[in-house]
Amino acid sequence: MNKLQSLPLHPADTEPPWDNPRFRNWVAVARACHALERALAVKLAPLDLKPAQLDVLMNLHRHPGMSQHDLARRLLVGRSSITMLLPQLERRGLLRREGDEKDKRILRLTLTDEGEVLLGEALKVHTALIEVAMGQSTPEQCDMIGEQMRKIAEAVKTA
Amino acid sequence: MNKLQSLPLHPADTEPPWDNPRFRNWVAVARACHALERALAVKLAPLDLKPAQLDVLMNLHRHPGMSQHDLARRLLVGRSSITMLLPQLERRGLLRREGDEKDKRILRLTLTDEGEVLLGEALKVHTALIEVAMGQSTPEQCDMIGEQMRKIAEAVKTA
DNA sequence: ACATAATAGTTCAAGGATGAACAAACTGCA
DNA sequence: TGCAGTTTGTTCATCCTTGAACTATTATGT
Repeated sequence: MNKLQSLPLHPADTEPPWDNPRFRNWVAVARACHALERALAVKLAPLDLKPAQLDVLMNLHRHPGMSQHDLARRLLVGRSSITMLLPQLERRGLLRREGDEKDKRILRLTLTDEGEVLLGEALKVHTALIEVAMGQSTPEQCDMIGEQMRKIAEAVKTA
Repeated sequence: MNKLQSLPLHPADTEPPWDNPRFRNWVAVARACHALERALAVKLAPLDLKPAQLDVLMNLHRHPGMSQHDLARRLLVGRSSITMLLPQLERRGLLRREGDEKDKRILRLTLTDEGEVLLGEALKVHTALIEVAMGQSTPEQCDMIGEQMRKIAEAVKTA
């Protein structure tokens, strides 16, 4: 076996990555994500909600009183994206923006009751899709996937 | 143990999904994907390439002679996205569009030599990032993740 | 052959995402 | 206090993405 010839120290530098298991498997992750995101957009359309807006509602439900800056960091988007995103939801009466008492720069965000209701409807759709997806795996596999993905998010953030 | 009380037939219908392992773990998948995509965009900028364009080059390398319609289906985007995406790459001399002999509607796509070279550079960047990400897992975990994700992409496509 | 349907690709207008530049507000230190 | 530096949020110009409507070409059914 002349494996050593074809396995230099850093194969990725010169060899095509198609046979690299890590590469192939990550591509599968990306494709699955993309597919589910598209499907979610379709199923969310009747509620007049987009995936990005649902992310906002979800985060505000779990962390009421967040600032826009904190929200942007959690969603991995720029601050200006939040600025463009929120007025639509505020006009629909789904959330409130209230100035912080101590720091007048900060706007504290909270869901209204209507926001909570709509979030509940949207979560039914989202959860149903996720059940279809993660239902393909055993509970053990599912937990392992989540665990690895949390590590990946950390590792990539600093890379 | 009163598990049965808290596990109705369809918990997702009424209960908040935050404690649902499938939900939590999928959210982790989505976050990891988003994080890696953002990081890839940054690292690809010096090559004047965006992730979507890299996807095009990758698919044309592996499936030369594809039609635009086939490419759109593989990338999970609309046909018009392809129409808007290709002229930039064609002007940069990275790919060719040649009409099919038998079916004059179809444009067959192939990478030029320059396209192959740029793809090679971009793949180094992409592979390095993926190594950081999937290097968090053992080879067995990595393969399992890929396997599950391929199932998910199939399941969601038909859902 | 002819009409009808289906398919490949393009155009276009609308909306989303992004980062640089900016104003307002806070912090800290002299 | 006063003044530089930081942080928060907004504005704006730009680019990307998308679906509907359109043209050209091919397939189908009679």
